[in-house]
Amino acid sequence: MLLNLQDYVDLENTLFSGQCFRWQKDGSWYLGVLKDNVIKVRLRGTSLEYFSYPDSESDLELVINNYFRLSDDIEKIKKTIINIDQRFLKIIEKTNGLRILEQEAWECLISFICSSASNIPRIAKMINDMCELFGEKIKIMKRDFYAFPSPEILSSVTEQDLKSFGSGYRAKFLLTAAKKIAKNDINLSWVKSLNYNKAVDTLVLSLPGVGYKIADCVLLFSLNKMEAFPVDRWVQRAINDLYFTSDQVSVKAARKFGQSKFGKYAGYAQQYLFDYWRVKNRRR
DNA sequence: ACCCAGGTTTCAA
DNA sequence: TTGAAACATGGG
Repeated sequence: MLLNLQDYVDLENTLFSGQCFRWQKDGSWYLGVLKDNVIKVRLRGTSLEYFSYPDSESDLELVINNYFRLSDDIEKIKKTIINIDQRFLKIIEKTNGLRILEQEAWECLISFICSSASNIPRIAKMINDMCELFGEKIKIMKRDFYAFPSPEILSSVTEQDLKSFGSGYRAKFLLTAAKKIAKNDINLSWVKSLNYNKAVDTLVLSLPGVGYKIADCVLLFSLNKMEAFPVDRWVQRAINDLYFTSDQVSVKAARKFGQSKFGKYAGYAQQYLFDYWRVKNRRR
């Protein structure tokens, strides 16, 4: 099925920019799992082409539209950010077609609890191993895919089980999160309905192992809070290089700065910065 | 052996 | 309120 694109989407930049961790490349296609469906997507001219299994393509049209946030007015977002700082002209050019996704919140939360003090390849391996161990298998064309394990499943295993895929000290945080979500102590749909500040506080206060950075990632990448400005080591460096060259900005100061500087599209500005600085300074 | 990675928690000053 | 150390793990 083909979906017309208002603005260019670069699947490579988008799906491997450290906001999601489960897509794999297969020739011109990208393979992933969404809502218990295996999805195959690629760019075809100015359209996004996709196939799904087991559900029909038309059943997943809304899911795909929402996941890739195809309604975002990218031209307006870019203009707004460049208007705030001209240097983003070059930064956005280098990260062209990078889009923010709207993922399933539960998967996003667990993924970013796994992400702490780690790196993208290792996070991806941890999460994929976790899905192979605990997720439902989906067989298609002689290949095995795995759904993301439900809160019920993850809350019913032991901390040792969760350490078996290399989560280390994060295992106890994962288990607590799974239990709270399974018991509906925290409801992520409800968090989504809160305003940004209340949503951040709710996540940080109720989930051990979740601080402002992880909360901001979950809010930006799955709960539609585009004003979130997650600050990791790369974004901290970027903010420091651009705006605080002589000092060393703290994470907290960088976050506050980013939020007030970029306003309602801070999340997009942040993602451009993250991608640009990370690629620019990548060790090889 | 040491440093670093989409951090958070704990504890001391 | 701020900063250092501990927390697990794998790659450079």
